[in-house]
Amino acid sequence: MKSEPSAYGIDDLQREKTTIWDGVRNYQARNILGEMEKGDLAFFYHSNCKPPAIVGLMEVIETNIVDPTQLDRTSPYFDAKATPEKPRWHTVKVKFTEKFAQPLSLETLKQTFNPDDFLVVKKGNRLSVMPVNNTVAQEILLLIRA
DNA sequence: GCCAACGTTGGC
DNA sequence: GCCAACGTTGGC
Repeated sequence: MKSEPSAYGIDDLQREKTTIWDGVRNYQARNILGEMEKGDLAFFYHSNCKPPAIVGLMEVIETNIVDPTQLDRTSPYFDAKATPEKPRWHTVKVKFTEKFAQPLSLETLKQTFNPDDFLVVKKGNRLSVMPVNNTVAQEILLLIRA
């Protein structure tokens, strides 16, 4: 799950302990959020920064949450087409689990994984939420613990 | 339903 | 700041 650290980074999550992952306005990403289950683990990825990297781990603690920002006129994520009766955007609540001592940079990820196995290193992929298969996830954790 | 124009993401 | 690679919008 991506976020720009200037907007909301791993340190913010560590301080707040939990957060609703709001602001996702891409249907494909929303659908992936919709498939998440309580107890799922997710990597926190810092995008649009130097260096882009996986910086920590989170746990999904609540699913199928109506993203409140879609109904908030003052929010940059306000969606005029959404109503309380028919919201368009759902998301999850996550809990801080871990901030990695060493971020795992995109450069390293590219050197380690095949684009066909890991969407994050696939060219042109701008999704802010992406599935990670179990094999890749385990290898990432091994790299982190090494 | 097509597609040009436009907007956004995000690495570099 | 640039620009490739998307996604969305809206006229037709």
